[in-house]
Amino acid sequence: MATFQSLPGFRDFYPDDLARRNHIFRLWRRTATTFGFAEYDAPVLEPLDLYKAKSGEEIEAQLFSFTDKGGREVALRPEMTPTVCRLVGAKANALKRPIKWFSIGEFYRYERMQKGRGRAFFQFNADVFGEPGIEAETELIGLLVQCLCAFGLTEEDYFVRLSDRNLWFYYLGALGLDDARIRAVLGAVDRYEKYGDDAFKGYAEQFGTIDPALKERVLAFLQIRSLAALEAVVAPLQDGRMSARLAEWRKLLGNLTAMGLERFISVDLGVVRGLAYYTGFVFEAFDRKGELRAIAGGGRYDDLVGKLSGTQLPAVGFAIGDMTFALLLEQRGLTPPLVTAADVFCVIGGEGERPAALGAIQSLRAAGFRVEYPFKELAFGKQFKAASEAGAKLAIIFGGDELARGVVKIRDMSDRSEREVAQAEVVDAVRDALGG
RNA sequence: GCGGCCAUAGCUCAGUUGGUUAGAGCACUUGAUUGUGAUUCAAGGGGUCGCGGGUUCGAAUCCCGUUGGCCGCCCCA
Repeated sequence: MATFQSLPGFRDFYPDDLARRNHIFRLWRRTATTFGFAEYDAPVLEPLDLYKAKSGEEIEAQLFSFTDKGGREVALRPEMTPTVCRLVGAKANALKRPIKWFSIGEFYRYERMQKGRGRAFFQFNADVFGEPGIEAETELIGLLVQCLCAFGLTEEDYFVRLSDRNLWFYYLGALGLDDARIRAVLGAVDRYEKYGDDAFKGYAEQFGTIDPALKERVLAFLQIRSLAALEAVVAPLQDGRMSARLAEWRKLLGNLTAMGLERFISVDLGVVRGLAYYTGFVFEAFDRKGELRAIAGGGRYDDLVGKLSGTQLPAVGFAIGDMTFALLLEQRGLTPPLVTAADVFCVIGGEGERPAALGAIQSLRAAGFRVEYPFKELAFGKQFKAASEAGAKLAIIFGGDELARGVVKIRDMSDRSEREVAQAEVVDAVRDALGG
């Protein structure tokens, strides 16, 4: 007999696991709703070209892709952004602005597993479409922070690094670099934290060893960690585009400060978020201890909706992955205790009393109470123990003596007090006792 | 795709230089208890020792392969 197990990188969710996952989703969903974001969903399977169009041919190696029975090249979605761009682009003219949407879904990437990374994982995605100004960034960074704080995480636990790809382009352009060189330098910036000077190897292979003076200025720029430091570097250049950009920075940081979020935000030009389609501000959330991979990441992508749907629409978005996030909660002891307590446990004297109990159980459940009872005949002692283990607040005793008088006993499990109630009034009595 | 470490009950693990029927704790089921929740005690179920092959009189133990897991590299939308 062959035995089966889940595919590598895929997880089973037993009830305890699913309870934890649902708790996370519940708080994300509630938080997004309070920010006025509307939830959407879309197919898990998409045309392969949707991802090739966004990320190039190489992406296919990272996808669960195949040819379906109709000969279509398809792929399980590795991320939500192309899909949501398709949705929004198709109805852009009919949607009220700003468009604020979120989703929680499962994604699939054909990759090697690692801590905080599997082949199937969930992401919370939130995007704002149709808003070219920093109001969109304000809204999303505010949402990101609240999506983490809702679980009890504080500025001691994580922070959000805020950077700006536009500023990098303007700065490197002002230093005389062409577009290809700028991208190579940004690649080095992205890797600098991990590899130090070796990060510039890629640049050297393409364009020769980087000019030491240029490298100095790049390193100085990527080490900027405050608005004041940024202003000190940018102001002397007297570059119109950079000055305008700096004004945007002041507005955005002003907004975030007004929201009381400055303690979570760290100006950090060392973040550029890979190659990608980002066109302005980018941000990533990390644990303060620096032990985990990024918890969340996002930024502005003003060209992507147009590229994928033909309708130009500015956009900002971010995603939180469930795996690293769950690790962080666990590390900080913020995994919630599982609360699966019953409201009522019915103690049944014997098979003769069972019909009366079943009738009451059905009525109580119909009234919305969570009711448990033993399937098989059990001694009273066992039943009270079971009631206690079920976390029941009340026990209702269907005993022969009581039923003969048309009553049942309701026992408060916390103080062990008991009182008798007419059988016909059980639902009202429970509602009264539980305040429901 | 590459490298390192690991794999014994549902979970955490023990298992002698290779030696007879593979163990413990926790968890689970049942009983002590025929109308009241604790503690305790007793019993029970559950393993082809990840899988396949090899060496050997004999393998959980040694060797090879394979699958899966953890960690790192590449990548990270």
